[in-house]
This record gives sequence, C-alpha cells and structure tokens, in this order.
Amino acid sequence: MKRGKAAAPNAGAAAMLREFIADIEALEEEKAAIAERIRARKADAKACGFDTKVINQMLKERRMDRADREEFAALCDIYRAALGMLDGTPLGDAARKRLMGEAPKPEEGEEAPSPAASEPSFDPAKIREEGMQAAREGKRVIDNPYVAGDPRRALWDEGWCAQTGSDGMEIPAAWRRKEKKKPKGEGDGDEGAVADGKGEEE
Amino acid sequence: MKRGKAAAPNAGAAAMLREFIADIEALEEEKAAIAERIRARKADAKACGFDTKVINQMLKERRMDRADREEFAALCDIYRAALGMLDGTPLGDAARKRLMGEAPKPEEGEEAPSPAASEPSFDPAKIREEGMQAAREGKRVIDNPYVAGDPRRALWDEGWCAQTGSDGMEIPAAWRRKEKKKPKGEGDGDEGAVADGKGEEE
Amino acid sequence: MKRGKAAAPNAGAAAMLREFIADIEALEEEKAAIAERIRARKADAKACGFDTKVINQMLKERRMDRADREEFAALCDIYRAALGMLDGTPLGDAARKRLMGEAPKPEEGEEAPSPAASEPSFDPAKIREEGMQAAREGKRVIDNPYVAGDPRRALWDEGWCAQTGSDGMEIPAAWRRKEKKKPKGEGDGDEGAVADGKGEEE
Amino acid sequence: MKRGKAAAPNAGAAAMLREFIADIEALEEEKAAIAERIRARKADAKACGFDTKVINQMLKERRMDRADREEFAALCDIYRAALGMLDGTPLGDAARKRLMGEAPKPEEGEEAPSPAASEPSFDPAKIREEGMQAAREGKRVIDNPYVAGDPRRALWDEGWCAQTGSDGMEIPAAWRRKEKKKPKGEGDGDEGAVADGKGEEE
DNA sequence: AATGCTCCAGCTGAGC
DNA sequence: GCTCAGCTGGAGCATT
Repeated sequence: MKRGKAAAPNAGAAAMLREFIADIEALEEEKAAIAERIRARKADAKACGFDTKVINQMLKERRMDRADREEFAALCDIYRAALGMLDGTPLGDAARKRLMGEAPKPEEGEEAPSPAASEPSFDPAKIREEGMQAAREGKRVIDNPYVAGDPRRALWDEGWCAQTGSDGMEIPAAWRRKEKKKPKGEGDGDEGAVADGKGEEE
Repeated sequence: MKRGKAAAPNAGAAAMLREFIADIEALEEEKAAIAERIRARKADAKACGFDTKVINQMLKERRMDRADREEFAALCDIYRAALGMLDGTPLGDAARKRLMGEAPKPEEGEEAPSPAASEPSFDPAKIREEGMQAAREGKRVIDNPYVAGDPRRALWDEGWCAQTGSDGMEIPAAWRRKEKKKPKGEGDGDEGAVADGKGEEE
Repeated sequence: MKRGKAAAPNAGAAAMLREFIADIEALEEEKAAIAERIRARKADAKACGFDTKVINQMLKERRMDRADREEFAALCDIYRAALGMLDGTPLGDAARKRLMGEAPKPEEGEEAPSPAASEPSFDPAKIREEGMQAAREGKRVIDNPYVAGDPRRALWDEGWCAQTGSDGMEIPAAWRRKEKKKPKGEGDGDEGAVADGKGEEE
Repeated sequence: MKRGKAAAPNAGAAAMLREFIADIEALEEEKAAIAERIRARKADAKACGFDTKVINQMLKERRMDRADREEFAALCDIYRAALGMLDGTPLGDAARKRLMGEAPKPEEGEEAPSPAASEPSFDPAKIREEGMQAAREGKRVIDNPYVAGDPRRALWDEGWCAQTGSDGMEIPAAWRRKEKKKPKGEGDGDEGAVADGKGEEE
C-alpha cells in the first residue's frame, strides 16, 4: 500500500480506515520504543547520582529559546519579590535589567546604566577559564571576584562549576539530591498566608 | 442519604452503585464550580496586566515547602552552570552555600565562611524597609548597596519591588509580559548542541 | 477583602498580586478538599467490589448528553465492525438506525422500517418491570422474550439487571472485575495486524 | 559516543551530565518527529471524513488485549443497565454470558445454556461473507437474519459494514460525525439525577 | 492564528 | 520486586 497518496484513492471507507489505523499503530510502536530508550537513559543518569527531576527541568528550559527563557525568569523573580518569596536569593540580572527601563524616574543626566551594558568589552571564554583555574587551585565558589550585576560573575561561576564537576572525582555530594525525611509534619508555618510585604515584626 | 454508613448496608448492588454515582457526581459538580471561580480569578488577574503563566509558576512554587524549593533551585543552578546555561545570571546563594560544604578543600585556618552565616545579626524587616525607602526616593534597583552573597541583598530587592508595585501607579510595564513577535524563525542557533564547557570562541 | 471590585482599585501592583494569589490559593484548597472526598468515595466503591475503571467510564458517559453519547457509541460500533473488532457483540440499535438513513437504497414501497419506530406504543416502565419480575422468578438473562432490534429488549434487560443487583444478595460475582493473571505473555496473537476484513480462512 | 558503557567512566560529573542531556535530547527529537507524523496521519483521516475521536477510541481499545476489552465492555453494559443508561441498546453478548454464570439459580435439569455455546459449528468467514453479499444486493442492515444472542449476528453485521464501506462509493454519511449545534443550552433535563431504576411514570 | 483549558498517557514515587 | 495511585507534562480541542 503506497504512502503519500492520501491512503489510496477510491479504496472504500473500511479499507482506508484499516490503513489509517495500521499506519498509526506502526508509528505509535516506534514512538513507544523511543520513549523506552529515553526512560532507560534517565535511569542511567539517576543511577549515576543525578537528580531526574532537575534533569527534566533542564530539558524543559532548553526547549524554549533563550529570549523567552530570560523573560520568564525575570518575571518570576519580580513576582517572587512582590510575594516575599525571594528566600535569600536576590533578583537575577535579567530582572534588574527589566526593572531599569522605567519606574522611579532617575534624574536625567546621571551616569548611564553601566551594569549590563549591551556590548561586553571582555572575552567570555577567558572569564570562564578564570573560574575553572580558580577551581583547580582549590578556591571556593564564594571567591568569585566579580560583584553582583557584573555579567562576568555568572561566567566565572560557570567555569568554576564545570571544572568542579569535570575533574576525575566522583559526582560531588552537592550535585546529588538530599534524602527526604518527611516526618509527616503538618504544614511548616510558612504556608497559609501571602506575605504582606511589610515584614512580620516591624 | 446518610454518609459514613458505607452507602447503606444490604441495599443491593444496583442501588449502591446508583448512590455512589450520585454522590460522586454531586462532588464533581462542586469541584467544577470551584474550578470555574479559579478560572475567573485568573482571568481578572490577566485583565489587570499580570502574566497568567508566571502566576501559575508562583502557585506551583508556593505549594512546595521552602526547604524543597531552595534545594531544587540550587540544584538547577548547579546543573545549569555545568551546561553553560547560566545566561548571565550568576548562581543563587543557595547554590553557593550548597557548593561550599565540600569540593576544592580550602586551606584550613582561613577565615570562616562569612557569607550566608547561619544566624543573621540584622533585622530583615529593616533591610526590606530600606529597599522600600530607596524606591520611594526614586533610586533604581541597581542602587542596591549590598554585594552579592550578602543575604541583605535579596531583602533590599524585595522591599524595592514591593514598593515599586505598591504605590498608586498602574502596573509597571516591567511586570507585564512582552508581546510575542514570532518571525517564524526556525531555530535560533542556541539549539542543537550542549555547550562543551570550553567556550565557543577560544 | 471585598470581592467583585476587581481586587481593590488603585491598590498597586504588588498588593493586587498578593490578593489574587491569596484568593486563588484559598479556592485551590477548597478544590483539593473536594477532590479528596471524591477519592474517598471511589475508594468506598472499590471496597464494595465495584470496578473503579468502569465507574469512571460511567461518569464520563453521563457527562455527555444523551444525543452525543448515542452518536459516539454508534460511530464506534461502525468503525469496530469495519476493523473486525466486534468480538461477538452485534451492532447496537443506534448504529443500525444510523446506517439505515442511506446506503444500499432499499426498494421503495417496501414495508416501513418497523424496528426503532420513532413513537413507542408500549410503556417503558412496564417492560422494565417485566424484566425485574423475571429476575425475581429466577429467570435467566437470556430468557429475554424480545428479539434483537426490538427496543423493548433493552428495557427488559435493564429491569433484569436492576433487580438482580437490588435484592438482598451481596454484589454478584458478575459485577466484579476478574483478577488479572499477567503471565507476562508477549502479545496474544490478536495484535500486530489490522483485520483485512476478508476473514482469515477463506 | 559509545553506548552501554554508562556514559564514559570517570568523565567527571559535568561531562557526564552533558552527555546524558545530549543523548536524551536527540531521542526526544526523534520522538517528536514520530509524533508529528502521527498527527499528520490523523489529520489525513479527518480530511477523509473520519471522526478523529472515534479513531482514538479504536486505537485505545486495540491496545488492550481482547480478553480485557471484552470484560471491560461487559462490565460497562451491566453498570449501564443498573443506572438506566442503556438508551435502547440491549446488553451485549459478553455481558449476557457473564451474567449467566450465577444469579437467579435456574432449575437444574433445564436445557443447557444454548446461546453462546463455546464451540461454534459454523464458519465465521462464511457468515461474514453472507453479510457482504447482502450489502452488495442492496439489503439493509436490519435485514440481518440472525436473532440476537446468536453469535452469527455480529459476524453478519461485520461483513455488511465492511462491504458498505469498501465499495467504490465515497465515505457514507453514516460514517461521518454529525455537526455540533451547541445552542448554549444550559443542561438538557437528563442531568441532575441518577435513574432510580423504577421508571419515571410507574 | 494564537491562546488557554481539558483530558489522557506516561513518568515518578510510595507501598506491599 | 512489582503494583498502584497521584501527578505532571503534552496533545487535542474549543474559543477569541
């Protein structure tokens, strides 16, 4: 039965239906085979100590293109801040940049928005290499010399992490998911109310 | 029809079945009504300029307790760094803390890990208020005086954002989702390969 | 917190966001509570010997209105017949009726399509009662006196089933799901090919 | 990149992670391609006048093996009868057979359960051919000569349908899904209550 | 055409 | 160990 010819012209409804069904079932079989291989690969990763959930998140993030990803992350940061959910993690750079375009009108004539200037005057690969070198020398991740808002900070981090995960050592504990305890605690006090944005004690 | 009595004992299969079905359908009706109200509320939010997708993300994050949320975020940061996906956003503090417990053994005797020390000696509410005050004075978000790694940085951000969103003004543009352009571009160059961790240009 | 006024006018973005989130979380909590009760009810039914999967199917069918339900069932029958999947169950009446409107043009003047005539001249409740009476008298389901195509056949069945499930006896074995055996048989010979509609042996 | 060796031994966590991600992404790409082809095929079928929803149902039924399928269908019939949802379609043969094993104890010594006797003494292909022949001769589907309960009835139907759908004619109207009207009617009177099994008018 | 909702299958994690 | 239920993510569908 030839393909591409709209399932054989003039074949009669029942025959056409049978062909459609057969085609689709064959394709679904292929699909199931692929899914099986994906599952196996994820099981491998898990056996190596990686966290499946995080891997799935990475795959998801990589599916959207970079622009969307950044915008989404920035908006999340902003909303999180408004809800008091920053939990000690400051706004990302994309969120800062986004918030710069407007709001509390700065006096005109002030120095230009220096951070996150559009064109970097440095070599990203070099900064990353600095981070890798630092990791090799036994420096800690908090020894990152670049201050927040400096785009080089992320690059240095990236190099440090890549190096730390790349040398001969086994998968570091920090990469593994901690075991759950689940003492059946009913709620944890953080739930039940949206932060009112004014601080609990003032 | 009384509840709790195992749906009327000795009632015969058909009658029991009818009762189960009736009960469940009544409950599902209630559930559908609630879902309808949720949908309406989200529609309100959208009409006010909020991004539904981000709101959903917030709801999701708020469902997991804080500890899980932080651990997950930290692991994501670490994996992202290893994959070259930091995209200009440096590691979060939780990730840094997590990476501190091990790895490139620092020389002993060095100063203790000062950042993210377990007990804060400052008043969170006060720092948040500083950020709000700064926003009221027209300061920009990048004027945050606390350096990265300092837990006060996030608190200041939080206050600044809450203030910026709280004054009389309409919803700031930065809070809204940008319009999609969709030039039907097939791929964007970022796809197709995992970063090899060495930089593309070196 | 007043409802219906678009979440407090002029309240500032952050405050509005907080209110939206709080509202939605409250509603979701209610929804979760309902879902919990539904789950409990289904568990009860299962404990009584009913098959959860079939109950779900019933709920689903009852959600669509009668016309849709009949049309869908009829189409399924027709397609099933074309694929050789009737498995011993003949076409339902709805399918027959549907197939009557067209196709192998019968000679005009022939006797009118007597079965499934639009207006029944009998009392449905009476026929159902006949079935119930038959069940009470120990008649078997195959003793249904009405031939196929007669709309009374279904009504009699209905009464018989309702009676059989309604008397004091426990849930009959026929109502329960048989246990799975799962001999790990790889395929069962029926799979792999669509029936070619010509019979395997001719 | 060799497979089966647990993703290169001793390669360092970051490198391993990158390899896992790359592998999985490649597989997901393949999977997406297959899914695309399936979707296209279904679109073809829809364009030919088939009802996608029914096709999906057929695929689903064909996924479960024949025994499960029959048991499920029989249980559905029985529950439907108890809920007064038979809608004019009598119990299927499988349901009748299932209900025979027990229930209103028939007097022993009576004639053996003749219908659905285990070993058919007829040739299934021949009966199917009879149905096809009848269709060719312009007979209508209600001219099926076999009474309900006779296993040959389904076979004849099968042949008739296959023939009707197989001859040169275009897809018959009976095979197509009727258009929805959706006059936004709120409820249809059938909802709201489970049939009480006693008839509405008695 | 694009977006959001609904549904379902498949994956993940718990339980026996 | 496998099964099972809950759940999340993806696909179809209706809507605008």
